[in-house]
Amino acid sequence: MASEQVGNTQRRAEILACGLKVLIEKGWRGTSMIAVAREANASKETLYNWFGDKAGFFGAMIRENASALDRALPEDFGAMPLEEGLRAFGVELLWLLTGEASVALNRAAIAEAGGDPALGRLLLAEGKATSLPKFAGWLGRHVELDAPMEAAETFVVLVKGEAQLERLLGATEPLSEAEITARVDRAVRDFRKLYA
Amino acid sequence: MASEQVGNTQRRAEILACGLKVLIEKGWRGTSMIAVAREANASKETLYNWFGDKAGFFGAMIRENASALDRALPEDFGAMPLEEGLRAFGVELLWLLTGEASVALNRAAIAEAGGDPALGRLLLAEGKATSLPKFAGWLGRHVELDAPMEAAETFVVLVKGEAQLERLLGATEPLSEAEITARVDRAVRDFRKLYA
DNA sequence: CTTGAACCGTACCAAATGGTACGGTAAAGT
DNA sequence: ACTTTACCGTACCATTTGGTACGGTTCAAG
Repeated sequence: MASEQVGNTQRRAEILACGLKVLIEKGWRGTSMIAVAREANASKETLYNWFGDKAGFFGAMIRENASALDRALPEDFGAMPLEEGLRAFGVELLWLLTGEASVALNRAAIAEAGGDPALGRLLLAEGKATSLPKFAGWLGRHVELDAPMEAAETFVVLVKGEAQLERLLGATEPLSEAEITARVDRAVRDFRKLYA
Repeated sequence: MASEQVGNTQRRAEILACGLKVLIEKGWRGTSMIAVAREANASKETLYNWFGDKAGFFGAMIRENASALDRALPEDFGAMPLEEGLRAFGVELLWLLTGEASVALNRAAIAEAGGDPALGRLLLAEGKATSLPKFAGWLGRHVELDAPMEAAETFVVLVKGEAQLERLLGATEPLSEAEITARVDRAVRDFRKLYA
């Protein structure tokens, strides 16, 4: 039932990438297993053999894209001063969360939330698993805080604003660079005011 | 195509309520027109005659539940002092946004966001259409603000935090009263610090 | 060269869905 | 009493989906 560890790890990643592509293009409803198989020049049977299930396939996609924020953070993030670090983290976060991939994955998880809450939990957990504690830790080294995680969440929330929800609802287009920096600037300003 | 103004407005509301009930219980995927019809002791044909379409039916449900926040606000809200008003608004907002009905409607709109963005836009627009400007106006009368709407959104975001998204993803249960007041307390404190 | 595993493509199945058509009935209007 | 309107329930249709089965092909191991 669980993940069949298949030798060809590259092919596996390729298929998952194709899955994400289909998911972005046709939405969760339009993402049938056959559509994924066609996109990847694979067979349905292989998909089922490798991932067991449509939910399993989706879970694999989530895991594959989980560490995206972590990967996006600049190498020297840990050494950045407060203002610069906040900006860097905020920009990457907002860029990621309002991007096509994240939006598509979140939509899918939400669409399926009625049946299998595990997927939503997985997305949420894997999404912030490494990056958020890292950010909170970094934050704790720059500001005196009782509850670094709480402060970190406040910053995240200030950065996101309603932008993520609006994207999920399909009410807005992906953010421009200008919009992103504008939002982040405001969030950084507010955050510094809160934790001065 | 559009809304057939049918005489029996009460029956209409009843059917929409049944639709919401099914939506809450079985999720958007499980909400087939036939399921709604059975729940309401109505016929599929009537549903299609009145609402034209599954999307049309869903749009009607959104409109029916749009003014919920407005209705929930206490009558004397406009006259409340700052602290009390913030608390009252925050509690009602959070209570509503993490409640079963709002979560189910938002899930449905998000699930369908790939195909018909109009529904997501509708939900977003109708949701804050009256309550948010009202709140922003009230806010402007209590604090000196350059951009009342911006401040209002900041408060909303501080209140919601990640709670709404976590609910949408099915990762958390509905909030307890204690959790709600805790979140609101924090949001009020932060907000006052920002706009002191 | 032989063997066997992995995998592609197609065909297939049962179940469910959106949407339409129709017969029957109850009530309201005339 | 007659007609018309509104509506319920059922049957129906085409399409799609998740999931399975199978024959044919590639390719590496022995």
